[in-house]
Amino acid sequence: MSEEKSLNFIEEIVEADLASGKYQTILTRFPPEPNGYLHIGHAKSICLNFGLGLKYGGKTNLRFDDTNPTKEEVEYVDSIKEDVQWLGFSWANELYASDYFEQLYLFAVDLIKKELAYVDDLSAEEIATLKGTPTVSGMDSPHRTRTVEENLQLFADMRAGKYTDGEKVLRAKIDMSASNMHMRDPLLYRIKHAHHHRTGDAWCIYPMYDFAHGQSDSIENITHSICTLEFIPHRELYDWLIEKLDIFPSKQYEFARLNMTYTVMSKRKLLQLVTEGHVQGWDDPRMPTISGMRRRGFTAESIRSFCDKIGVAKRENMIDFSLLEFCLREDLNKSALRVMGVLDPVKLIITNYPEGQTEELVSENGPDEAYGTRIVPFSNTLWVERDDFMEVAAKKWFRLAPGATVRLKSAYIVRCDGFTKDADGIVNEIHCSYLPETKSGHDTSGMSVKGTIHWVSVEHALPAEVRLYERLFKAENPSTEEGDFKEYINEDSLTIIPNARVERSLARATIESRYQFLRKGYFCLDKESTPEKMVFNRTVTLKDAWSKTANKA
RNA sequence: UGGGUUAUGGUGUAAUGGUAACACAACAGAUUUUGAUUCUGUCUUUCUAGGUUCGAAUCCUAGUAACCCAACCA
Repeated sequence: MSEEKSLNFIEEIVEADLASGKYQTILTRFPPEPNGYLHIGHAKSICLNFGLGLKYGGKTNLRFDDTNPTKEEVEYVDSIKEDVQWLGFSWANELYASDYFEQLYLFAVDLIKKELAYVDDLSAEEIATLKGTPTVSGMDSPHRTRTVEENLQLFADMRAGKYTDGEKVLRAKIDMSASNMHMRDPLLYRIKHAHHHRTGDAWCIYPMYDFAHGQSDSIENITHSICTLEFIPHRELYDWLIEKLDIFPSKQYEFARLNMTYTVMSKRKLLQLVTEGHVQGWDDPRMPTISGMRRRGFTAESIRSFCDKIGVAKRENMIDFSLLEFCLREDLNKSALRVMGVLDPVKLIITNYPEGQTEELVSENGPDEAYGTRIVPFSNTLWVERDDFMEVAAKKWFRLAPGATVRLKSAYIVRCDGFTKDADGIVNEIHCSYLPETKSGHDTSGMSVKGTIHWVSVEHALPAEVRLYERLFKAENPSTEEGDFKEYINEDSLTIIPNARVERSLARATIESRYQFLRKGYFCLDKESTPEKMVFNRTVTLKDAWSKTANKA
């Protein structure tokens, strides 16, 4: 009955650990540093970590890895919490690495007492030099042999603020000739006289990632600590510290981070796009951030479905943006309300329809009957899409052109009799005659036409601003192209249509609602929308078979 | 020229010594009052070379390629 879906390699590990009795229950964690907004790559990690907790009856913590006060802000903490919740996940505990600063300090003291850590006076440059290179062994620092007592005093003095930034560091005493560079006496603590967003000025020494992350995992009894591939070299140190400290043995597992075509995924690059004004903010609808995608109209369900489909493995990958669009359309098709909106309006006049007459026509709201119907007003003067008309019909053209017949969605079949142009030669009126016996739902004509187009009544339509988006970059992988990634920014990624016309039912549109503007795509209200001026974002277009046909001709 | 990780269609992901499959993409066709949706079909795959085996994507050997590691970032 239930379809067997194969497990990813992490689920296999979890199932084995559960089956062997190694753990009765699992505990995972999502550990962002609050130094930026979450993006679709984080969504993969969130779905993995929280998904594991859900699937195996375990729990998942949200832990902020806030050990670098100069880069972190509460603004980011707040946005991260909002994004995780919006994605549909609940954490067992909201935790901060900074909550463990005192405990971490005691761990460090423990290492010193075990002669496994020492205070070094060397400068950053000197330490780097003595570290050697991957092919050349490193050399011991002259301070490596300090006594336990001396180290204890010096470390206490570091904490007490007796030294300036960079004057001293605490290092693990491991092996300066290790083939793994991370084992060449890695830094554990550095001095930073900086204000921390949570601990304020209580501390002037801060633990490094390697001395905070694994220890925090251990303190929380995290069973499976899942991170991305670039942390593989850290695992040896992760295990070493846990072993020497003799604390709960959390285990680290690594998977390949998400890469996607036509965008960038590093916080550094995203931050640059924001600060240099290439986009309007972290939640710009073109950004691959969760907040940007949310504003653009993505549903949480579509993002979860995407994360499920891309799988989890250790191989470098580059996912087609089209898979994300597929997941989006798949979800929106099921749930979006159907409405009519004309993006680039041109007048269509029905010459044989009584001037001033209005009919209330019935149109379906959604993909199935459960969505019900609504009334759309019809009259002799309509707005239709400019690109639904051709002065001379192309091959296989099913829409308006002189002599051609089309159905007006939920209304009548009309025949195009002619058109007029303004002084600049732009078509400004399309003249048609309607066939009264073809009224939608009451069609007795037996006629069938190939094309159906959307419309709104000029008298009844509402004006709206519509924003159309295209991919942010012109290159599939801007990060690996020649030169700077910003050279590949698509300058035409935003098109603003100031004066589109939408059907009047949209006056009741809410920010949560998702709409399909018939034949034009999925849309949602933007946060900048006001009752005086509606603003819609196009989330994604509909698949468009005609444009392919047209391009081939 | 050190260490680590990974190689399966155009892109992802499965197959855990026994018929290489699923999804996306692409391409055809059917249905359609959205050129949407839905439905049907087509296309294309095990990095290379040896070996073990009745049988290899999977095991062995040797290559090759890509990515990661020398931040007082995470």
